Amino acid sequence: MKIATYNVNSVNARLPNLLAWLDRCRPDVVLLQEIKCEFNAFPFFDLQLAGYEAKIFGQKSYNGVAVLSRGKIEVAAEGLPGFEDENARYLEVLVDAGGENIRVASVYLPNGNPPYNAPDDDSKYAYKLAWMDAFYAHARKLSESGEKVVFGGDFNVILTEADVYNPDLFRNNALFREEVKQRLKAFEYLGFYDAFRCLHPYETGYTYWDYSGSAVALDNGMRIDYFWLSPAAADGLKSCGVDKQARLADKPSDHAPLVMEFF
DNA sequence: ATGACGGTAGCATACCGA
Repeated sequence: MKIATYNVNSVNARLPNLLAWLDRCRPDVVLLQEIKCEFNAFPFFDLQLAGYEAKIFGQKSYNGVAVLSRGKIEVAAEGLPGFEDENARYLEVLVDAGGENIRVASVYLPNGNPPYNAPDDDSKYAYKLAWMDAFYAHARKLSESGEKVVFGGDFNVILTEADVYNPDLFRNNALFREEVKQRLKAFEYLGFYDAFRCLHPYETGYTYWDYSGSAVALDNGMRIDYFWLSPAAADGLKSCGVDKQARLADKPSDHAPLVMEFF
């Protein structure tokens, strides 16, 4: 089974790239983030022609998450259970993996940095920390079930110095602050495995490069998209890699897909 | 510290992003 996660930065702006990538990569399940549209503007028909059924938790202009599947799919949760959220950032589904249901969530954590015109406004950072606390609480419940759980998405967290091209530039950034890293580590210590790092302890694994300047050419990237696997799911992990080719296409997203195979 | 660059809403420019 092949699962991918892809922050597309608008599913409609990215539709030609997305369809070409699906045709090349042929994943069974795809987690999308930043679809930036509501239900009535989502390209269900084009994706159905490509072989995918879509479940979406949409939002106009910003955020929005979805899951595409070639097989059976059923929605388990729209939004983090028990957390009042004005934004569409979490969609949990059950998908059929060879006769067995696995729980899969498309996750889009808040960025947390202040607006440029209000650099001292910490409300977005506070929202990020609250979101991560709610995510932890929900993940803890799921971790107790012993089932196969896959969290994938844009976590907006640079976990270690090895996960960014120049750590010193990001010391005070909401993606690299201590409280944020500590929260993702706490989630990890519930027993979730970082699929890419399990298989590639020394590679950079960047999944995001800024649009501006020559970030891609200089490889000024960061690893902020992850697959996290419960022990039962990690047991079958076979491969995990970044599809950088998609980031090199015309009119790309600023993220590259992360692609994982497991038994 | 600032703004590259791209997307959305909506029609000029503000907001968001990492």
